[in-house]
Amino acid sequence: MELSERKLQILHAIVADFIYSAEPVGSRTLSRKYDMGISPATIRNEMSDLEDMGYLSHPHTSAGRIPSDKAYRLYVDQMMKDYQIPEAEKTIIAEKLTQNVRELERTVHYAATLLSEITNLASFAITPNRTENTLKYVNLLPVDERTVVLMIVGQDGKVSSANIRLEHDYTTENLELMSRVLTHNYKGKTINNILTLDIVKAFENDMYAIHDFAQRIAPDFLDTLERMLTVDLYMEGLSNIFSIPEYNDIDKARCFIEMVQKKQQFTEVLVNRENGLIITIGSENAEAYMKDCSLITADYRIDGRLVGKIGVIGPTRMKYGEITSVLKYMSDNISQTFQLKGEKKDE
Amino acid sequence: MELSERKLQILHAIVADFIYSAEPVGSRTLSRKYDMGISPATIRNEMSDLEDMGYLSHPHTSAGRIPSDKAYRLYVDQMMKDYQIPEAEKTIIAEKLTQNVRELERTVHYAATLLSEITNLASFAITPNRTENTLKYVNLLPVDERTVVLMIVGQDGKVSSANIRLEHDYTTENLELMSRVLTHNYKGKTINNILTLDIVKAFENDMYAIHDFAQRIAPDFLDTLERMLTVDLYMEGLSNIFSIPEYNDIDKARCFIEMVQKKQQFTEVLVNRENGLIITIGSENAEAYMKDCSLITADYRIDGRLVGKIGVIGPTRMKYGEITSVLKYMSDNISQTFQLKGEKKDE
DNA sequence: TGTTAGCACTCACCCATAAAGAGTGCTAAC
DNA sequence: GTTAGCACTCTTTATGGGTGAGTGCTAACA
Repeated sequence: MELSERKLQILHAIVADFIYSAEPVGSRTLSRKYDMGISPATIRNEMSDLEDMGYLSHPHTSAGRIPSDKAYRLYVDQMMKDYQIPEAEKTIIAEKLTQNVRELERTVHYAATLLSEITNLASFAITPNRTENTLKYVNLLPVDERTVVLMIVGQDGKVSSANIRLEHDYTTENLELMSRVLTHNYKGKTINNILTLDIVKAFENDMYAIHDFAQRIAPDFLDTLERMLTVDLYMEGLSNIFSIPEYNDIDKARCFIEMVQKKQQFTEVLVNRENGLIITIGSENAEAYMKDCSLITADYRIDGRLVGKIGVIGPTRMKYGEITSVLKYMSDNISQTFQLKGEKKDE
Repeated sequence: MELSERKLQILHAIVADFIYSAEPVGSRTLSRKYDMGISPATIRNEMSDLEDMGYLSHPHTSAGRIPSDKAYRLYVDQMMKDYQIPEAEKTIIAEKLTQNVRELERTVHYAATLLSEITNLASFAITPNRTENTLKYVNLLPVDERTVVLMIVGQDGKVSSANIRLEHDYTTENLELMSRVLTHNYKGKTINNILTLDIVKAFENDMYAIHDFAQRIAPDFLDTLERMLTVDLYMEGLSNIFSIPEYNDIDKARCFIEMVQKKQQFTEVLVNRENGLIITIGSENAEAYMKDCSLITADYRIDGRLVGKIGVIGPTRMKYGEITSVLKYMSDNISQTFQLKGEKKDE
């Protein structure tokens, strides 16, 4: 059954009203607030139809209607008006995001903070997965008699390091030789690729001269490489959710906090999520514990390739229009900032 | 006025009971539960005295007594029994903390997680402030035509790095020269010390040959040094607080989450806090927003010098005995792990 | 003089009941 | 097809009584 123009209009009004008020919307309120030339009774009939079609639901007999996930989906896809971010706000975002572009991690973390401040929701960001990044250098540096620092630098400038405590003394020559051999052997290979190799075996073959030393370094080398792939999760504005009526119930609030505090689980959800501006509403989320939430994510790119994500999480009733605009603007800004790399420094 | 033996006994019973039940303790309950050979009426008289002395308070006329901060202080100082950590738990802690000792950050973060699991409270840990750490190397490595990686290694193996985007091309010779000059000039100086110097000026004087290049690197050098001093804060078990009756009130929970989410503020409190096993109870906390909380912290040491902290935060009603024991055991474990450095690797 | 029993009193909490208010669903009339 | 009217439902808020745990005071007791 197709939705009539009037049904759409009513549904739009209900969703829009509910997003702001968080109160079930009644027919009387609707006809009073939005002058659409029909009586409450007519609206009631239409509402009843919309309920049958799965767009609305009833908390109880004598309450107004609230939109279902399906209604939000329709709203997001077809009815939502484009939100124009005020120029002043745009300027602030752009300035704050570009004034300190040295470190991707810091910029992204800061973006998450900014996002939570603007949207008054809990926000998050993850750094890109660098599996396709290639190795540029390996360095072993002496620290004290029994300690060395292992340092791996990627093609994109990402650095991963580890302290290694050795059982026996080493010589500076050994370190230098190792650094050179390792760099020579793995330079240009992707991190992911190197991780699939049998490093311990390779170390034995390539460096028989410093055999037992190499063997001792091997696990740390793998560990350090693996940590180059670590996706960092930044979570901000957690306490914002307490201002949201949906979380006035202590149990709901608890569930929410527990959900987002399981960082590993949450990171995985984000990593596996499609790229682009993605909105998942309530039951559209595959994860059972997110059935009451909506998640909006956008991606940002570095040099047009490596992809990280930034987004917000909150109740299904959220200001989809405003949030998507802000999110898109911010992610574009980050991408632009990190695309200029090597071409122009500032301005 | 001195507290009689009997008063102490009664106070102890009230505090111990309240810590477990979270319910105001009445005279009748007390005389029934703890057989101390006196009638409820007598207990009432004593309680009344204790209230006058500031050890107890009354939520309302017809409720039992609850301990004041002063009572908790007395309890912690004089009455609390030593809690014996079960051997099984000790083993678990020791094993889990020592099985992956490569990275201080990771060990400390993991310790915080473990602590929150054991105590069922919110826990935290900060890494040491490395102001007294000395510089060991500076390295500038080429990444692409206009990007270099600046890397600073400290005496303790801590690494701090930054991506630097240059406006003009550079030569590998320039990078190597700069690395050597910088290392030569600052090696052995404390990070704190270097930060007080006028680096831009020094760069101009020492490296007139590569003057404008040096000038461009200077701010990044300072920034990277500064980040060597960053104290990381790890916060775990946040959602545990929802199981605590004190935070059943949504506003209380909100305040708590807001408090600990202000990471910078919270880190500062921890950094400025005295070393050792420190317990601050409610109003003993200098910060107004912590007046309803107790904070227990212990420090851990690296190589006997650099000091980080680990601890828990929760309502004033907490199991001081158990928690201090566990906390002490864990912090000692971390210190030991990082003291063996250079002497023994495993075992 | 310290201890105890007794008793009136105070609250918080629970429960039932009542009234108000918002909103629905249905019916009949326009 | 639209609307007015009305009975009905259900939440919310207020009210009041009953119960139980606990106090504070007084008077009697050892």
